[in-house]
Amino acid sequence: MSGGSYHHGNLRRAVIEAAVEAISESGPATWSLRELARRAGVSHAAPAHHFGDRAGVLTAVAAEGYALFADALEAAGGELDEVGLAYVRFAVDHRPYFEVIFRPELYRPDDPDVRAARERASRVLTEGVRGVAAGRPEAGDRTASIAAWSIVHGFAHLWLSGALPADLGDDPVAAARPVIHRLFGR
Amino acid sequence: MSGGSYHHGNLRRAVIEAAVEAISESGPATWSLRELARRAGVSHAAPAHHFGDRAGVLTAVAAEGYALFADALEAAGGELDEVGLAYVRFAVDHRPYFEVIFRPELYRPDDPDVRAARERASRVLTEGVRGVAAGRPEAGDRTASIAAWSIVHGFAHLWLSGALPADLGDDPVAAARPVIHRLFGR
DNA sequence: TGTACATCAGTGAACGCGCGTTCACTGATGTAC
DNA sequence: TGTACATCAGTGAACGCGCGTTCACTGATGTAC
Repeated sequence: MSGGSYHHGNLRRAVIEAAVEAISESGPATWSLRELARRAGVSHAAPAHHFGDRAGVLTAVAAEGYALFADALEAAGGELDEVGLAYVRFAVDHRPYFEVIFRPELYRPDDPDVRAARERASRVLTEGVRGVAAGRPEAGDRTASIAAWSIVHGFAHLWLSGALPADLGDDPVAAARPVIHRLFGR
Repeated sequence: MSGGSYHHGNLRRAVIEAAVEAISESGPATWSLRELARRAGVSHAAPAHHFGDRAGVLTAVAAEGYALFADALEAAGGELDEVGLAYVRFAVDHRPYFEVIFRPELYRPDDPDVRAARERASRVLTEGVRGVAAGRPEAGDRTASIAAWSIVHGFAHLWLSGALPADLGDDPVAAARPVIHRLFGR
């Protein structure tokens, strides 16, 4: 996140925002650096100057996305249900970021900013589960953690892909609540 | 699936196989029709002749993928655990098909072949859940069905994206078993 | 405070390349007689 | 059975276009004195 203000506006920001916009319209794989330049209103060579290539742009998007994701999960308060619902809400409300994050072949997952934010996000998930699993000593933390992560991730991904039945309504967070409860009791 | 044998080999098949190969190497979005032609050893205009555009190729891949998916789920025998494990196994063993299937924006989801195979696959899932939910009348079929689908889908997707901890081992089906059991009791 | 100079973010013309598309063609297959 | 013709899957040259990359440049900012 080493952005800054440059001699002709904040070009780095403008390109990232153009990328998020393009991703939300047609996914993380269908645009070119030149198209981002056009969207951001800068010269076509500028994105390459800052980011090198598409993977460079997507690495910046992933780092920002993971940070926003970790913020959203932390803000949910630690209660497992709420963390799970925040997970679903983030996927739906910040779809372009969510889509990029889970396609590490598109960016550089070893980037330090990406790495730090990813670890922060997964810490929240693991700790949320620990609280619930404490009341059910028979099941390991590990299994409970992966089950919880799987169910919210699967729900979010199925929702985004349009695979779930239409009569679930149009509020994914409300629809996710009983599904999550089904996993850990009430 | 209206394929056939043409006057110079089975070009339609060859292009689909080239597409699956390309997708398994670098995802469903990074190749061109000309690249498929090169892989299949046919003239560069041939894929367009048969499929029109990339979405046409991906529609054929999705139709074939859904059919294979439905076959795999049906072959699991109807027992929920086994259907769930077959779901995970399919995702891992037929990754290119699985990846395409759940990105309907890449193909034409209204295609009759796609539609038929998709409905067949989701019928197996729903019926698998009905058997288990019968013993737990307090929870609706609907919620149980979506919970089961979510947990196996989430596990499979997280596994494929490399997000799960490395020390789960290298057998996704074995790793999925306790996670699925966690949802519906032993 | 004012002048000179170095730095470097951002520009824009030019390049070679792979793309999808068009279109006249080729040649194997199937049918008519 | 043999000849003539229609069909159409597949070819390959040619096209215009958008792409990433290169490179000499411009001009604002920051520092030296």
